[in-house]
Amino acid sequence: MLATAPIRSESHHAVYPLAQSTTEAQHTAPAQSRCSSCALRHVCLPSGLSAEEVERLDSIIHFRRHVKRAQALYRVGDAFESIYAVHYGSFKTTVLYDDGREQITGFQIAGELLGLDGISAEKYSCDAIAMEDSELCVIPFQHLEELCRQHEQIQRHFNKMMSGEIVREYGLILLLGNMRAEERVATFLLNLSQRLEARGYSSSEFNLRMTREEIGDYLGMKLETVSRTFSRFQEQGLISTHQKHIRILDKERLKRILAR
Amino acid sequence: MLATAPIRSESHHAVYPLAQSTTEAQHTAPAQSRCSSCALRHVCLPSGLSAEEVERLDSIIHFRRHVKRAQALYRVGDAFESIYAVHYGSFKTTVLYDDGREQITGFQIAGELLGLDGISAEKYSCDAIAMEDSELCVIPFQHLEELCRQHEQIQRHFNKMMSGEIVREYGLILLLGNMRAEERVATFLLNLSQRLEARGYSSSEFNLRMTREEIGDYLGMKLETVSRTFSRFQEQGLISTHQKHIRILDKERLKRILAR
DNA sequence: CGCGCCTTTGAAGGAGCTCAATTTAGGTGG
DNA sequence: CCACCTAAATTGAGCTCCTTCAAAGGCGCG
Repeated sequence: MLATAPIRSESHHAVYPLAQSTTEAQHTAPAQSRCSSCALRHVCLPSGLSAEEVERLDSIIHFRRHVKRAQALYRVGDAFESIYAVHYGSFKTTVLYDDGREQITGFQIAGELLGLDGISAEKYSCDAIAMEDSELCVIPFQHLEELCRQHEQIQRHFNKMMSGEIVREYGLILLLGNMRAEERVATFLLNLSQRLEARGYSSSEFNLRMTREEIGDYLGMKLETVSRTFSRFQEQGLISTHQKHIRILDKERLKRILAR
Repeated sequence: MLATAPIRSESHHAVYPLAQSTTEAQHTAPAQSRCSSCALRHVCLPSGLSAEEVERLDSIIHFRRHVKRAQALYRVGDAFESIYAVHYGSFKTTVLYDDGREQITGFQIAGELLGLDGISAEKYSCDAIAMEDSELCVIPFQHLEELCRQHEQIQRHFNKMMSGEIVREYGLILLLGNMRAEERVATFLLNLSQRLEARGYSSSEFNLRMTREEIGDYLGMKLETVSRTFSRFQEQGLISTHQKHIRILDKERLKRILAR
């Protein structure tokens, strides 16, 4: 059984569980549910839109697409037609540098968008790979553009999401250009914690989807350095780790690593 | 006299000249010329639009804004109302990290856009600082959105520019996360060279607007390392430098530094 | 149970940083 | 026009943080 997001806010947040996977091929199927009743509507594309506007959005989202763990949703150069919203599961987006060096530009979890990079050249400019069996809502871009022309609020909202992606990247650029290893890892943990919390999961205890190597490929450091940094945080009582299981023990002190 | 862009393509390209500056305050004035007759129209917002569409674009651009060297076009937190196109001059966009560390997220020259980061929160999320006395076309965002609702091609084009910014940042993320010093500097020089060439300037000889420190703040390295890398390239006969004057002597070998 | 993948940890090495001194260029005012 | 001043650039020497290389242990899965 695949995990679905427990978006409800309760005093006892659910722990973001471990990823699981099966081995069938990916496929596309009619969307069974709608944005208006989706648990993710407050963190996903519909957030901030009126009931009527969400209705309109619903009207252009006809399909869901399954992607199995380690398979690509799209690859560099694939023709751009749709953007995607993660319904459940998680992805990484990567750009490759000459030899084998891989830079991960982002990890996307439920409620987050994929594919905005494809608009400019009408081809995707990175690879989007599922980190676990996942499902996405398919948003045909032509239809979305049409909708934006008709609905000022949807247009405004979509522009904000695009711009938000630019600003998010500023944060990564700042991290890669200026932070030392401990700052990078602390930033990563706090950011993930905050995003999980917004989705109704515990902010202090969760399971990572990605390996140490993938964290390193995102943060611009080697997997050994990631592992050493986790160990050092653990010695200092900031976190406790058990493979992919992370518990944040002292969030304030973790934040102070940045504020120095 | 301030430099204007010699956009014409000739066999002898003009050398991107040194920056000059006066010391009066910045101000805004009615736009004297229009996109349709602007030398930059093929590299700026209007590129790829029909004559009629450029006409429409013109109809919402009423003002130019002057910004003196070292002054801010906008700062983090300023209310967002407009995006800007550089008419002449050049800018840097910077984000600050706690203490004094500064990360430059981009250098913008004539024909390039500024302010897209402000859409998401309706506040600018970086500082935009003039590197020389500059002038910008003011594009009121509400009007642009309206135009996008009426003109499919303009909408599509603007979406492409936003997405293009996302892709451009991927490039910087890749550079910061994976490249060594020599690769970073070579990438920087080749990129600038290519952008100047697209504007009708020489691709092999130009004057930098920025100090070694600013280059370092952009490339995630210290000014001394930038300087040393320039010196090494010079010893190897790849470039020649004289303060801010750069001549690229062997572009192919410079490219090969990346392709390793 | 054994194999592969992931993670952890150690030891040595190196790329880039820090600190410091010197040179150069451009701007200012006598 | 020249002396002076300041900002920018260059270069050297030593150090540091992260990488590289290597080995061993843990966990999940067939």
